[in-house]
Amino acid sequence: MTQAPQNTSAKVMKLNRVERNAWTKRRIFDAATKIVGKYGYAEASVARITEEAGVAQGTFYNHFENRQQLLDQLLPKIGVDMVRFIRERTGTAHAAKQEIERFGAFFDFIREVPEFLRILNEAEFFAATGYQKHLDNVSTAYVRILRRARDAGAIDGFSDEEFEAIVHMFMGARGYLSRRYSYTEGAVTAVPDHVISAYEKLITRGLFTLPAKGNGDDR
Amino acid sequence: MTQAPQNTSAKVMKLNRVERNAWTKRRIFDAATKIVGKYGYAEASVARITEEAGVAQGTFYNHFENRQQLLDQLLPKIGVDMVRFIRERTGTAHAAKQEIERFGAFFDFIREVPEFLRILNEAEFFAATGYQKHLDNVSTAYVRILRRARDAGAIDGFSDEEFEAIVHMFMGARGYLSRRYSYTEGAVTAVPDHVISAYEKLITRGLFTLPAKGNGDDR
Amino acid sequence: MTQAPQNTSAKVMKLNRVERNAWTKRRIFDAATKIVGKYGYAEASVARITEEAGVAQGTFYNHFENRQQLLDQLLPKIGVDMVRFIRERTGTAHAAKQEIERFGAFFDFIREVPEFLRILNEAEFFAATGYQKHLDNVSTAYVRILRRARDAGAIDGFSDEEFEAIVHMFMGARGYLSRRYSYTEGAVTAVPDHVISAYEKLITRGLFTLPAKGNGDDR
Amino acid sequence: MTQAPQNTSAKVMKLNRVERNAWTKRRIFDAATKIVGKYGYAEASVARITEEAGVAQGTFYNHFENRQQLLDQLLPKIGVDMVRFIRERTGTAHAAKQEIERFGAFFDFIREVPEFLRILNEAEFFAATGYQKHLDNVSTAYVRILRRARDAGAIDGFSDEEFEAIVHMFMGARGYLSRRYSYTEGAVTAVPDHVISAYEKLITRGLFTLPAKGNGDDR
DNA sequence: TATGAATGAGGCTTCATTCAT
DNA sequence: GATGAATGAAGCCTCATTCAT
Repeated sequence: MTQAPQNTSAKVMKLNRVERNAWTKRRIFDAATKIVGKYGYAEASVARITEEAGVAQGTFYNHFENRQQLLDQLLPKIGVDMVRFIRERTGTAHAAKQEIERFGAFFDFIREVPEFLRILNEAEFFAATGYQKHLDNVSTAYVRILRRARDAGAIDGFSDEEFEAIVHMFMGARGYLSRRYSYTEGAVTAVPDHVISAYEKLITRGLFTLPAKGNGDDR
Repeated sequence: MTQAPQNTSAKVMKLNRVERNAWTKRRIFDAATKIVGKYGYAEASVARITEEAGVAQGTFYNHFENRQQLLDQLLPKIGVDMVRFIRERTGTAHAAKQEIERFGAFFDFIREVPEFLRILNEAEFFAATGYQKHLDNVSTAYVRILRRARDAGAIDGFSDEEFEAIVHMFMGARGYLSRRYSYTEGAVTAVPDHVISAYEKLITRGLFTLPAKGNGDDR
Repeated sequence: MTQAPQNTSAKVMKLNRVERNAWTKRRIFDAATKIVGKYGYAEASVARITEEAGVAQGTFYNHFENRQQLLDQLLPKIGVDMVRFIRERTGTAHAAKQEIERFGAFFDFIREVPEFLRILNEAEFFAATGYQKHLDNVSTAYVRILRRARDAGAIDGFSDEEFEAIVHMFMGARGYLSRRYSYTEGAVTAVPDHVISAYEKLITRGLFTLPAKGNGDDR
Repeated sequence: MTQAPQNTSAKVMKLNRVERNAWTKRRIFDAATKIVGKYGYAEASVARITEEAGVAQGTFYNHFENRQQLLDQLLPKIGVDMVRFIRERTGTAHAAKQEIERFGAFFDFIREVPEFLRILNEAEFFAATGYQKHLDNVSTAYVRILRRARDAGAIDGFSDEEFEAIVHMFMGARGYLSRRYSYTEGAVTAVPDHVISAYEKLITRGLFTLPAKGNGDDR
């Protein structure tokens, strides 16, 4: 999990040159995470990031090729944390139940790493490369999960292509829900229960009750 | 529907002062729509917009307080067009079928007004005010639709609060799907059939087949 | 001839918009001439130029695409002045005498426009485009002059290609001589007479006295 | 002649401390020669030079006071090579012939050491001190040669001061000619014959044929 | 002596906004 | 109301030089 740097200086910690170097890079990276999470990519100027990191602007370029290159690393790095976080919280119960667990874990992760939300959502426009990378990561893994569920008989009647579409619906849903429900007065909060229950109902029995017998009305 | 300005100058059209004024404002607005749709908010500088509109930079500030104020109007305005477009294409069939029609109509609208996609997706970060306004518009209307479907017996077992959550899932799904499937080599294209079918299945019967009888496995 | 701007403000001069615009551009151009002449291209930052011109840095970009574009215009512009200056000082005497006049006029011009020397000499490296343009201008005109002298019988035994080489020798000679003899304690001064006389002898009778009869020693 | 460093490391060569030190300095120096010759002084950053030399940036400052100090040594050092090179190729024939030999040898040297051209030509502006030093070296030696030719009766009617002027003309001529004729598609090439012949004619019989008898045409 | 990260001044350019005409 | 030049803050990045290890 991405951690804030300990409030201890490199000197006090008696690091050697290599460690010192890594430590500085990490500080810049963490500062960027913080700034982007708080103000968004657009406001994450090199000046602001380095100030937050407590280093000179020039130092930035000793560790990253340019501003964009750093920004592009932000999402994939945290994204990996997210995937791991969610996996750790997914049990071995029935597939539908697991999906609910994943859904809930996503919102838990957001509370754990509040920066994630903004870093994820803005990435499409400000860090396209990193965004694509993240999306591929997640959707591939997600489709695999669904496929296994189908193999196990927990899902029926969906093709692989449809899985991909479903996965995008799920990801999109999470994004919108988190923006709508995870913020309360500036703080990141838990999602209300009715969001969870709505999701659960949707994925287990759908939204609509169809008429008793399919009449000729349907396509 | 947002229209491109006619290729006729105000002088030729013999407009009076008030009309002339409105006409200029409209040209700037349409130019902004075009520019943002094509290059995104970040690239939509006042210089670029006014150039596209064929007026001087200073003129911009005779019609809009500042750049942001114009950008904030973009999405709500075009969003109203979208809602109307979709309503016009929704029949009187069974509620589930109507939802599929709405879903399809959304992607049709995107092809009709290609600028919409980018204006919508980026708005959250570049035109937060307008984005919120649009979201409220759409979700209110959407919830009302679902409520009516429930009243008509086409939906069962969802509370009003859950409807709101569902609506956000739907909106988010559309956003992600459009970004994933509506672009092909720069052009805006129709969404593949399997996306439609996946959505249809999801909302009518859910994703997962539950075990025959709920055993003690559940928490 | 490039002139320093009058010490009168645009306001006092009651210029209209177009004149005002041209006046500002001119002020920037003249400031650049002055700065480059005094400190060289490398030190001619936009900040320095605009400060000298008394305008804001941003104003620079209302009149020139970028720094380089302005620098590239410097030499050709002054170069034209130089050619005119020299032509005006060339009489109708014998061709050899005219060449001496041109030679002298070159050094006179340098005193008239002290910035020229540095602008010319550094241009090759800092304003390659402008330099090439200037060189072509001058060498074409110069070759034409020599050709006419040959047609008039004042030169004999040189081919067109050789003329081009000769012209480059002459231009190079002037450059080196000016750097060596035109500066005295920071000020630009007249070239000593012996420079003129040496040049005159060189071009009229060559440097070396050949042995009475060409013996077999020659290739 | 400036040589590329042997591809053998100091360790392999088992050098002692002093030798090792000199060896490192030499590597930096040679790297600078190469970089400046290829990219020019302006692009010859300390970072680039040390990278080429295979040492750390800090090492640079153990051997040279600062960047400029190194740059200032470049031309004088290589200039000495040039003088030696030319002297070795100058025979004992008639003075005029010797001068042609020197002229040709200059262009031969440029092909032998392609870096020289750029180092020489840019030095005036980027390494003024070194340039002045080089100029003094060369012109002093050159004037001495001419004086001897005069003593030997091969030159007549030129004063010492005029010699100095002549020498500057010759140096300038070479500079311009080399820039004009020594480059062909990026590579350094031989100068065309007509350049040599034009020079030969100029210095042996001058450019202009004077009217049979000096008539009253002169002012 | 060698290293290479850290520094911070300074360079170029963009752009929203103002204001005199 | 329309114009468009002027403004100046702010952004990204480079680079010579220093210094602790």
